[in-house]
Amino acid sequence: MPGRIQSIERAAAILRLLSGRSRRLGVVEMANELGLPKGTVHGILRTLQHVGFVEQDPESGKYRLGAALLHMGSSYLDGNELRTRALNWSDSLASRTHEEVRIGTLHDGRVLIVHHVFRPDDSMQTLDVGSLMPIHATALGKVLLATHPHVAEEVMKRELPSYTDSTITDPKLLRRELERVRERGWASEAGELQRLRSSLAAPIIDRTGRTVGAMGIFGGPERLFAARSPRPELLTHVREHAQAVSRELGAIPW
Amino acid sequence: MPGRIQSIERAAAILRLLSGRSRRLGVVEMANELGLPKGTVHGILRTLQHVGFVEQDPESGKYRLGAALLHMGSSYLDGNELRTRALNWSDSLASRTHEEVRIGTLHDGRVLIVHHVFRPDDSMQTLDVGSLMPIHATALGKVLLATHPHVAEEVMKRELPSYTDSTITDPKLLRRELERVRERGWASEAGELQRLRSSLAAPIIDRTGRTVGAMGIFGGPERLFAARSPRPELLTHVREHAQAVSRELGAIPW
DNA sequence: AACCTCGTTTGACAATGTCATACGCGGTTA
DNA sequence: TAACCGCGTATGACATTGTCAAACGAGGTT
Repeated sequence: MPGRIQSIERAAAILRLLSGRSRRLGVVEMANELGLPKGTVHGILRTLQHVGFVEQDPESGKYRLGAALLHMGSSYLDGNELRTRALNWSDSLASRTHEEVRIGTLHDGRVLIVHHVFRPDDSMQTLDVGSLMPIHATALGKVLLATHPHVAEEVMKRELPSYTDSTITDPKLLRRELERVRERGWASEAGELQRLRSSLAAPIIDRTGRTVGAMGIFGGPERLFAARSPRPELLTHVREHAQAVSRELGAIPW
Repeated sequence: MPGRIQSIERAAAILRLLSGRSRRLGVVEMANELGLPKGTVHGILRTLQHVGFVEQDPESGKYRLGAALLHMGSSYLDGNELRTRALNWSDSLASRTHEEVRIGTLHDGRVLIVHHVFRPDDSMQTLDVGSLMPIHATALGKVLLATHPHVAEEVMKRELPSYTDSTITDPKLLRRELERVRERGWASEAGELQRLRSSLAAPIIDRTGRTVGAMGIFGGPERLFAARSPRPELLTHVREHAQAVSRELGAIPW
């Protein structure tokens, strides 16, 4: 795959930087971080500002992401087939299980949430469509890792961050866990990301047989588990709903 | 303001194009639309794909927006002060009025929705954070236009699209309406976007005195209006909540 | 089997972005 | 008050870089 366009790659790097840090960043700050002359960074920022991808704080002169990105992000969602097909089924799953539902897809070694349904009759939750969840500490992530072994190996090359004392941080243990996920066709997690939260998930498969996402429920371990293993009726709901979405995507009914 | 970087502007134009059309687009299609050689467009797309801003459909070879944009969009929201400060107040407004709440800001001559709270106990609505609403057919938009006269003139240069037979399409009438909005400090709309929907909105002001957004409720005209004018208690709630957000943003309490 | 159309590659050319240097401003220090 | 940072911004010469016409090759259609 031959040459990429340098200035666009740099612009993307700047946007990624701004997206990572939540606070506003200055020109020199970014220039140092990226190892570029500040003049260059400034020129790129000027252009990005003109197209609405970044905004400049009039007082401090520092930069942050721009509103155009929000609209593009939502346009992405509109065109995302996985999410579109899953809309009805995720509502159904939420009301059947009385739990919060999320649909995630693999992005950059993490789980990108493309849809999120609140737990019924439980408002005051914050929607986290667009956020990235850790891949080795969520059931969604385990499903995705189990079906993408090369990504799994890539992820395990880096240190696996620990979130609670239940988080799987040993690659050997994780590999074994993923093996189990592959065998059973579903994944679970209890308190591995937050002590009092857990999740169950199953794969969503498209017409080519590839796992393009995962669908799962989130809730307190006392509700999702019984005697250390997932409650069978919840598991069935999750698996059947994920299958339903897969069927909508054209997967061969299995 | 001197030179912008051509390739980045072109990349942005491509993304905007993809964001506008919901279906996938091909290289030649975009090249024609933008008046560029297809080789050039392809090179930009290759780079955008590499950074995750576009994805290519493996079967058709056509392009669509990429997942990275979704995450950046949500990062924008995290850093958006207007939205952050408004979170609690919009929940409060929704439960007080029992109506759907939206917060919007000016973007590109339209209203960009940065926050959206469903009508309490009424699920199955689709969240439209990130979507763009027409500016002259919503109360949110009227508030923003009334406080940004130059934008109003810009918008009125183009034909004002009609959505129902109540939509204000005559610039003269719209100017008079905006005058009223300025005087009263709030805006209303009944059936101007959809026949059986209406909205009330008030401005959100920051520490510099600029109107940085608008907050409003949406609901059936029979609930929001009585005898052709907005129900006073709803109006009061909207105005007071918008003021509360303004105060959080550091506006001088008035 | 000839012929589209589309996505992709190529390579020479010069337009274009790069980057060191300089500028001007605000804040801080001596 | 004046010297001095540090910042965001402007400038301009240079050669790196992106551009674009033309050609390629794979699908599909005629």
